[in-house]
Amino acid sequence: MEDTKKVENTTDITTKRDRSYQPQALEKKWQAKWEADKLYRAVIDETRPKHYALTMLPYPSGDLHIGHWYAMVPSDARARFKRMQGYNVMFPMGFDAFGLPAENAAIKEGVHPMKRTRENVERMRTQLRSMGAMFDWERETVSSDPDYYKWTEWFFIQLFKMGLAYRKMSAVDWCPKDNTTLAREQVIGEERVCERCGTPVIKKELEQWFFRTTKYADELLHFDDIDWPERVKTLQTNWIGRSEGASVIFKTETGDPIEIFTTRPDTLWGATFMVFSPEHPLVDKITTPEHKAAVEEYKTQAARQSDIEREAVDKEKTGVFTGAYAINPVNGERIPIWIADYVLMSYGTGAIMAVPAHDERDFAFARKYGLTIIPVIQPEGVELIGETMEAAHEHEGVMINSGPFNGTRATNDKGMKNPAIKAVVEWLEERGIGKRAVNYRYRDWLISRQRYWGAPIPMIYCDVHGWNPVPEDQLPVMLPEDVEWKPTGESPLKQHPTWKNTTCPVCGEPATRETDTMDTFMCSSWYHLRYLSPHYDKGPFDDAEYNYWMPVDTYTGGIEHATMHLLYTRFFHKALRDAGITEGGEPMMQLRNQGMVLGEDNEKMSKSRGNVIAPDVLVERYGADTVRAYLMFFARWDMGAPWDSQGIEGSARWLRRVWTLFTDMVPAESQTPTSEVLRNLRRRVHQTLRRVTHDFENFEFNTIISALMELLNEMYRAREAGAAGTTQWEEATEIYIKMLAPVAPHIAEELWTNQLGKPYSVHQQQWPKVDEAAAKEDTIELPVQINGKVRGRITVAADASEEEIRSAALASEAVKKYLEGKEPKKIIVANKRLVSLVV
RNA sequence: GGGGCGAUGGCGGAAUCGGCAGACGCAAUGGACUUAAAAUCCAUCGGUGGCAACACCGUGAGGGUUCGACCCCCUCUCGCCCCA
Repeated sequence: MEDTKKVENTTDITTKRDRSYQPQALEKKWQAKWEADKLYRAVIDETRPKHYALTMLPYPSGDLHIGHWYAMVPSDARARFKRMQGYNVMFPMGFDAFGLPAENAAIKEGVHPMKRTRENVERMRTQLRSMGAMFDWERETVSSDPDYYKWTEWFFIQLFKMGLAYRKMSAVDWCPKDNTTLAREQVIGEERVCERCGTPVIKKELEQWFFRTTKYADELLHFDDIDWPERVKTLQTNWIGRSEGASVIFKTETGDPIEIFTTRPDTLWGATFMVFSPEHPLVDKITTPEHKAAVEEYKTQAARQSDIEREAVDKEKTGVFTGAYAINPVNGERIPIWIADYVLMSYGTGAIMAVPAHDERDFAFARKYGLTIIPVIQPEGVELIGETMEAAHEHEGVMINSGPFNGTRATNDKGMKNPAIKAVVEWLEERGIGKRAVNYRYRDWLISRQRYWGAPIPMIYCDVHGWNPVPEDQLPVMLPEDVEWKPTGESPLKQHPTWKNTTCPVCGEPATRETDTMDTFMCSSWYHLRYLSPHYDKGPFDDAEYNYWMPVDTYTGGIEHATMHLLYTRFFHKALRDAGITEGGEPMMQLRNQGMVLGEDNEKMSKSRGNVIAPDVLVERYGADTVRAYLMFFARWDMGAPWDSQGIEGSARWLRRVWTLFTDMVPAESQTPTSEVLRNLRRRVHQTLRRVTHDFENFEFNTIISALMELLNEMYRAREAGAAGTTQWEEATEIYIKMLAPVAPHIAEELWTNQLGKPYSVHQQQWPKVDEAAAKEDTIELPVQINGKVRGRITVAADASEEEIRSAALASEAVKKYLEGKEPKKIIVANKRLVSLVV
């Protein structure tokens, strides 16, 4: 029997009659109370399982963008859900405060970057608070604070001590406008422009600090222990670009060794010429006098081009002959050495063996300059002839013209899985001509920036003792405030009259500080560790906090960081693990990426396009809860979508309807509900709870909101049918508010605490459990298909057997009509979903 | 050139395992309430035909597998993103 007894009202609903939903006032009220009560303070509690939810920290540009809200709000809602599930949740927030934009703004407006950053952080902190997120502000960190960058410097020293930081001269990408070097990934597009300002990038030779990220290349390719999107794993894998092959030593006729890397050692006998990068160190030495002028001219024009232009497969191949020859070590053939811009100094060894018969670019080059083409892999059923081939044959076949290997099968497999490659590599190794080798596209991480607004590199140069780290008890190396940060082409710290002067930590004699600062990706590689104990001064973090909270359980943020921040932070963690500072192989166990909110014109939001949506304005108009709900509802979170300023009305309407349902007086002469109504209400409540729980787990935020909207509609109908005041109604309202709490924390708190009169705070309640019996359907309706078209439907008990469903279907009107007395050829009862008949 | 993601009503999207396509919401249209507006409520809302019951078509295009395909396979088109 259903219990239809009305429960007593604990609140005087008549006084609430005229209260309309005024989100702005109640949101401010609850935010203040939560803060006063330290409701979101996350402290170690060994009695509860921990959950470290992390969302990427913003750069303090000075204005919180709708994109920030889009990234953070669902992350916050999920963190709140986890908390209600019984986890001890830490959800911290901070600012990635060093970097070019502050310095550029400072240059433009004459405001000190430190002052500007401080103001921006202040402003954004206020904006972030209006979101009503469960950030634990006591864990806030700002990467430009000395007690943060002290440890950034300290980490640099640890990496230096491990031999992972080193100096080298290299041609770096240089932005002439920002006067700084750029990492490879900060140079954008085919035009090769600066990520920050759009200025075309030029090359410049400088001695700089690098981190040996390549040492971890292989380990970074392993993702077995982490739940990261396939997309990110693929991006990182391609970025690292591991290829197996062989390193082979050719020699010039005069005896200089030339090391080359090839992924196709099985085609060595087809190497009919060599190509050097124009920057290859041997070029000047080997070029014969009669070719000098042409080579010099070619080098000059190549230097003007970008690597990307030079490497494009569809680009017209150019090159010049040096006049020199090399000896192919496998067959003693004398082959010409050319230089061409499609060979890059930055990949492999800067020299290649050219096998025109089996490489597309070599083929184009050979045809253009009339060089010999000798096929060495014969595909089945075709005879390749060098003079008449129309394209390079890059696939499987049988080795020919290859001395001892004629007849060996070459498959399409890469590396040592290919029997031809394996056989040749072993042969090379026996003869000492070459060896198995692995090459990576991945480069070491260039850390140095010739800028002011970054963490100083804590290194000292002494003429006698070279480079040594600043003693750890002297950290941090503080950024001087009185600096001319305006660009001069040199690092601003170098221009400072006294800052760089210090003494050598080894001999105490006068010495010079490193005046470059660190790439800001260094700061963001470890911020998740500083959140553990932002005020700790005996180390970068407190071990007790580390042991409890780490690793990060869920990490959310944009996919644009796939090959930058997300790879750097993995490298960093592995390096620190090897230094005994951290534990485990990975810092972040689960990663999820949100999509992008575009402007209403379907274009990327930007000030210049005038399509920027400001969250502050929306909050003022609709309240934070509505903005939160809409951001979760209006698109698939991982896809993103263009903004629709009319669509938010729907979310506003939903919350107003929630408010009305919970605050309206129940109609005086309401009817007594039937047990059917109450049974149905419970079923819908528990079905919705099951769905919402599932969707929170799986980051499917948009369907959470639609499920809650549907249940609200159902509750209105149930109330109409007299359900209000029953125990079932009581349960429904309680579960509804709990499900609402992570999405719209303010209205949920108000309704929970002040309307339902339940104990504060709703955010400390347990997530309800699904009553499976209540959620179960009594009867199910199945469509009946005849020859693939739905012709009718039958209603059967939910636990009906397949046989019962079959007879019910055969007895139905529709089936009788279509069968016209004949026997069906086939009857399929599909998993209690549908009946399909073939006649 | 390589890799990835995607394409469902006017729009955003839903469809959990191959099983009723279009949930939920926006916009639109008609109506109720109102001096009026806002808010709210009710109804209609993929296309074609039909008074209607209903029939046929319909998830970028073409083909395939299957009793059954938005979903799996093949070919293609377009769009976006990342990389070179």
